[in-house]
Amino acid sequence: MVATIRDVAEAAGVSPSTVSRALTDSELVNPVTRDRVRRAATRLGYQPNRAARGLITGRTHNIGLIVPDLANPFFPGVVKGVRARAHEADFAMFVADTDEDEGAEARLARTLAKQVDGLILCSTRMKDEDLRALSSDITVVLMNRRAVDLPALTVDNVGGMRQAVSHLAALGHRRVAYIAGPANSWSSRERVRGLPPAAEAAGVELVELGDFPPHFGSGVAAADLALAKGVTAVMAYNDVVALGLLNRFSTRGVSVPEQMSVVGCDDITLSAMCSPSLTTIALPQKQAGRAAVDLLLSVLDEEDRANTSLDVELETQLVVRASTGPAPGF
Amino acid sequence: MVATIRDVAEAAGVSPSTVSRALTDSELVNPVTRDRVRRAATRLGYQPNRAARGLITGRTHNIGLIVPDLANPFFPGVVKGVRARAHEADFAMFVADTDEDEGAEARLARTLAKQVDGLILCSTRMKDEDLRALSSDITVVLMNRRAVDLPALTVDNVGGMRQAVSHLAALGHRRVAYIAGPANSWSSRERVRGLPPAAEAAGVELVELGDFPPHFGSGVAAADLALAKGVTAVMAYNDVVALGLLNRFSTRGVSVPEQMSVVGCDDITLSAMCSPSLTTIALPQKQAGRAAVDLLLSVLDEEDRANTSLDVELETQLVVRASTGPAPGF
DNA sequence: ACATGGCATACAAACGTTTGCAAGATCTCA
DNA sequence: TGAGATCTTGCAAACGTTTGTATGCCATGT
Repeated sequence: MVATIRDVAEAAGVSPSTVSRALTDSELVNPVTRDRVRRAATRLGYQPNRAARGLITGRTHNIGLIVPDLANPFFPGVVKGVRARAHEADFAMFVADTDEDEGAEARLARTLAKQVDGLILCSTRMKDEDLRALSSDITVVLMNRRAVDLPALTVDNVGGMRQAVSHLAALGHRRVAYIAGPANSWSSRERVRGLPPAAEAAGVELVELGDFPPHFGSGVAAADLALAKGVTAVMAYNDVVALGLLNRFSTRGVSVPEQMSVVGCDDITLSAMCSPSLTTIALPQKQAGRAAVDLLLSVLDEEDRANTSLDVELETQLVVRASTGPAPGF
Repeated sequence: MVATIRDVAEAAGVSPSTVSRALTDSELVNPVTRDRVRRAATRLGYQPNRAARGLITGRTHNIGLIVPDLANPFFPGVVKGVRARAHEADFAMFVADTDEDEGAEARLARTLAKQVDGLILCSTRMKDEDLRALSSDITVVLMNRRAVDLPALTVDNVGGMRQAVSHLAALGHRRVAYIAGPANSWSSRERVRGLPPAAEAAGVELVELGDFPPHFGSGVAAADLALAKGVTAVMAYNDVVALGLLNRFSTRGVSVPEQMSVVGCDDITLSAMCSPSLTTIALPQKQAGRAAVDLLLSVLDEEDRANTSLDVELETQLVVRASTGPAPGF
């Protein structure tokens, strides 16, 4: 049916092993033979059988990506980045989505582990000990999380928070609410951690509300709490929550940004499209996805392992749009 | 390192072939032996090596899913459905996203074809001849597209259009614009096809605008066209475009639904969250994903092939929200 | 008691690669 | 011209399964 290495060998008048070498180890084979083999291979449309190759090399040339919830628009961005970079490196990508279920996550990781060379866990909620156990079986790279000295790709959450707070301070806001994300989310904890010093430096009083699951409804609910606290600006754990805030403020007749400023986080596509458009801390989703793959690949390449930085942090950038404005009376 | 079938065989005091049969063909092996083998297998944490199995059976137990653009929130819904159902059937899922690039799509399909048992092409833009060629190499199931008698999972676009039009007619709208999607999209063509009879039956005059790429910006641009045409309601190819319409109408001071009604299509999560919330033709994304997997699996199971319906059509349902209201002066 | 048949299991080949080792060919230099 | 070194290639084993065929055993019926 489909051409095997034997067919190519026969067509080129050499042995299968020579074909194998001609197509990979190109140094070990005579240039003229190599070209002959390669021509034969393309003529027959030969493509190595990855299963057979994997069986002997122990590498599948697949990577796995696990994200909490594809319905959160942040993650498709990451998926796109991962896929693109993986494809360039001739890796295929499995993707799984855990519906924010911690147990499902560990099970999925186990299942995928057998079919991939490495796993990228994005915003994983897994416990440290489970991560440790998992990583003893399979190469793991974390995204948006730092734990048990695993290689990790993170973004500068603290810096982002600082930018957002000083932006609000510059607009005259003196009392700001923060809608915290899930307690088992590392990035949520990071953001909460970065906030007090930033607020202090900017002379802003902070009102923390939460935890909330990272959903639209959380924003809707939190909006009322924020209003009750008498703040003039609200920062949300992520854009989806911020959209919930906008929605509820609109319902309650609180005009944004005149009476209330709102800041999100992530810069999902929709943030630029809603009305008013959302000021947000932009995380480079695709770039992060690509970088995570780079990190994973370099870890897999044992040679590089020594001189690879196992901790990459990407910059964040505040994108100012229409949802933030001067504090009332400023 | 990891337990192989040999280890299990040794532990259970049988031959590897008996282990293999005990774990699958359970009928051919003595129940007491079978249990002994299975206990040994679980004790050693044995998991069959899929590459080795695939090498001999010719099946990878993987499926591939190709979608035009994960950034369009419709597709993550589909991905979730596909993944969930595939997982239940012990299949893993590769996913690729083509960034709406027709050429990339064919290449990706080729690449994936070698690693999967079957491919689900969602809303594919590929030409009929390319589809034919591809499907001669690999089992293909289409989603949101019907072509060259390939098994296909579709939704009742025409019925959805009819529901939407009669909803608008009932609200007194007599002149309605339709913002068409990409010309190379089958579902777009279907919707355009279903519209005239529906409009006629409802006594509504139709103004067709398009084609537009399925993006937010298209809606923004189309809003102005629609206003110039003097319609009182606009239907969009999909929700993302409809959100663009809402955005532009808001900018231009056209109030929705008082002065203009808007209907989308897909029912992406965000439709319920924006303001005003969007009336839309709901497509069952997850369910469609699951159904597509079922279809694929039944095609792969040659035994069923004869008595399987190769064409499944799912119902659509109009979800009325805040973006549609009585026509001005009705 | 012996042939017959069915059941349970083992043996071995096969899937399509990669790779260590060895052998043959060619070249270099004295 | 011959010995060694170098380059090129083939052979065969191995990866971890599945599966067709063969074998041994026991029970059954005569």
